[in-house]
Amino acid sequence: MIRFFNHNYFTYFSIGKYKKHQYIVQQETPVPYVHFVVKGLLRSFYVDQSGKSHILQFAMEDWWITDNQGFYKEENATLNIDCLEDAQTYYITLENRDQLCVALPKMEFFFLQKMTTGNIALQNRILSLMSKNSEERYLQFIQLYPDLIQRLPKTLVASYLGISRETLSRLSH
Amino acid sequence: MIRFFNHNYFTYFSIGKYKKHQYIVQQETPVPYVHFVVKGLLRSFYVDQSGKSHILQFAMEDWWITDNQGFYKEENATLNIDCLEDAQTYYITLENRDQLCVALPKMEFFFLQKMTTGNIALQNRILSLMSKNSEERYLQFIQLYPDLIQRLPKTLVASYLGISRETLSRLSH
DNA sequence: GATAAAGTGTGACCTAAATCACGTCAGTGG
DNA sequence: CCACTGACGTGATTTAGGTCACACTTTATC
Repeated sequence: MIRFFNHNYFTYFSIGKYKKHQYIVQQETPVPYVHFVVKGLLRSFYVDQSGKSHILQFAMEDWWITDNQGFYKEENATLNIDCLEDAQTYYITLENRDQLCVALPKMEFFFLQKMTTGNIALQNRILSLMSKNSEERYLQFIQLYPDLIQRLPKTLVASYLGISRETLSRLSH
Repeated sequence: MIRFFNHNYFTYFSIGKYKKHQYIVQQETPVPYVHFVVKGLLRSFYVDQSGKSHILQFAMEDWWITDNQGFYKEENATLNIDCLEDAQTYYITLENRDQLCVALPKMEFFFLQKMTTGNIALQNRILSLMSKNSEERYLQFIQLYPDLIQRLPKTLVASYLGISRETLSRLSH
C-alpha cells in the first residue's frame, strides 16, 4: 500500500511527525485530517461521562485513522487520537481528498473499497460484542491481529475489547 | 431519496416483493444483491453457536440492506435477512452496481457517502455497547429511531440492543 | 541512578444482567 | 370457535464480569 504514494500525491498530502503520548485529535475540537500511518502506532478512543476510556481503533503502519464523524461531517471531535509510539503519518484534508478524487477518479473507488472493508470489520465487531464472552473476544483478537498484540500492553487490549484490565489478566491463565 | 429512482435506473435494478417472514438472505448461501427498501420492514441477524439471534440492522423505507461481507466479498452469507412486514425492494447485483457507477460517476460518490454515514453509525454503536448500560442504550435507541420503535415488538429491540427480553421489559417500568 | 509512573497479577466482594420459570393476553389460522 | 403461537410482565436464582485493594515488577524521566 505504500506504493500508493509514489506520484506527486504530496501535492495533496502533508507529512506529520509525532511523539509517543502526543495527541493528534482531541475531543471537542475540529478534525481537519485523515491520517495514513507510515510508522508507529496510534489509537482512537472515547472518554465517557464516568471518565472511562474505550478504544475504538488502533492504527499501525499502512492503516488509516481519524475521527470519522468529526472529519466527514466537519464537526468537533467526539474522540481522541494519540500516539502509543513515536509516529509518522501522511495526512490530507477533506477538501484535498475530494480534489484528489477529481484528479484521479480511481481514488474514489479506492476510498469506497476502504470504507466498505471498514464497514465489514465494524459489523463483525458489533456481532462479536453481542455474541461472544470476554475470552472468546480475546482469542479472536489474537487471531485477527497477531502482529498488533505484541506492541500493546494488555491494559489497552482490554479497553479495546470492552472488558476490565483485571478480567483480561485472569483470562491469560 | 426516492427521487433517486427516476431515470431508467431500472436497467440496473430489479423489483422484489416479499411476504412477512420471508427470507431474502440465508446464512451459508450466496448474497447476490443489495436491496433498497421501498416499502416494509426487514432485519439482518446473526445466529450464534448457541442458537441465539443477534440483530445487526433493521431496514425500513429508503434504507439499504444486505449482508455486506457476503455481498462485497462475494462469499456465502454469515447473516440472515428476513421480512418483519410485507416488503418491496429495488435490488441490484454487484456487477450492475459497478456498471451504474461507470455510466453515472456521481453514483460512486453517492455510494461512498452512504458507506461513510454507515461507518459513523456503526462506530457509535460500538461505543454505545462498550460504554452504556442497558437502560442508556434503550433510551438512545428510542431517541435515534422514534419511528422504527413503533413498528417493532420489544423482543426484537432487545435483540438489537444486545440485552435479554426480560431485562428490557423491566426497564420500561 | 534515584524517583516516579505504567504495567501486571491476584484475592475478596459486589452488582448488572442473564437465565429459568411462571402466568396472562392478543392475534391468527385451521 | 378453539388451539396455537408470539408478545409481554414478573418473581427467584445464578453468574460473568466489574470494582476495590494490595503487592510486585518494569519502564520512563529528571
